[in-house]
Amino acid sequence: MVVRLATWNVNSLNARMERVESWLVDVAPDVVCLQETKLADGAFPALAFQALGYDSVHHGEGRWNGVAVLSRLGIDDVVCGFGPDAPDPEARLVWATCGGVRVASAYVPNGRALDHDHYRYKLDWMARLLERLKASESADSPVVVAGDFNIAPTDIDVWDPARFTDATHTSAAEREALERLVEWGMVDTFRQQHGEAALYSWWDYRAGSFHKHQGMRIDLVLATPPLARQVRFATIDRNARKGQQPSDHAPVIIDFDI
DNA sequence: ATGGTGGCCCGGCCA
Repeated sequence: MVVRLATWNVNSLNARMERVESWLVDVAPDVVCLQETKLADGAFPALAFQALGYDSVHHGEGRWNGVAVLSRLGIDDVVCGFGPDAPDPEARLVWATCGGVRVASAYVPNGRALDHDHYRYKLDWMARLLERLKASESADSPVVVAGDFNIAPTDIDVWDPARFTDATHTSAAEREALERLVEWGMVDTFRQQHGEAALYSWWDYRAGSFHKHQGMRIDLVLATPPLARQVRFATIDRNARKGQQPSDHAPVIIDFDI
């Protein structure tokens, strides 16, 4: 059975709902991780997703952040954030088991600037994600952490690395934090399928960046080896970045033969 | 060029 999993930072689900609904029909994913819904839980359109065949769980706070998992393979064992004993002041992580796969939708803090408190929060947040994986998951089991990592794993993932030296998204400490997830067992499934290709998932709204191919690959689907071995197809859906009122991120789509 | 665009929601923050 092929399981199609996607992650998409929608930059406000209210602003994007029409596009998300038509995208769900076109792409027919089985599991979707959403980030930046910018909704309170009570405003999350669970019934509209149910009408399209998706169970869902949302972890939001209102104006900022907000993450969700949609699934037509069931949703079990929901955990918000790093768990009840380790609260996060912001709604950036939600876990659910979907058809036997442990799935997390993650919205890693942006960092803002290397000398900003938010950058320290970002590094701490990545360390907490690793601790949660170590404490609660096994790399021998099917686990996916998918979302907007706000980290470009290598210079290949940046349109102009020279412009992003000593910057957030590319700094050594951020990349090392990501590398620690890889050392634990996580595989960057898109990169596994695409070698050295310069393909991006986010483009700034400004300056025509999308049309000039000036972007970064910061939206990742990390999977443990039992799943990563089963990847059959991986793409970034650039069509979803085109046209009227797009998000500044495109969905990343991975097909697993499970 | 220290901007630019777009989301929150209406002044300023955030990405």
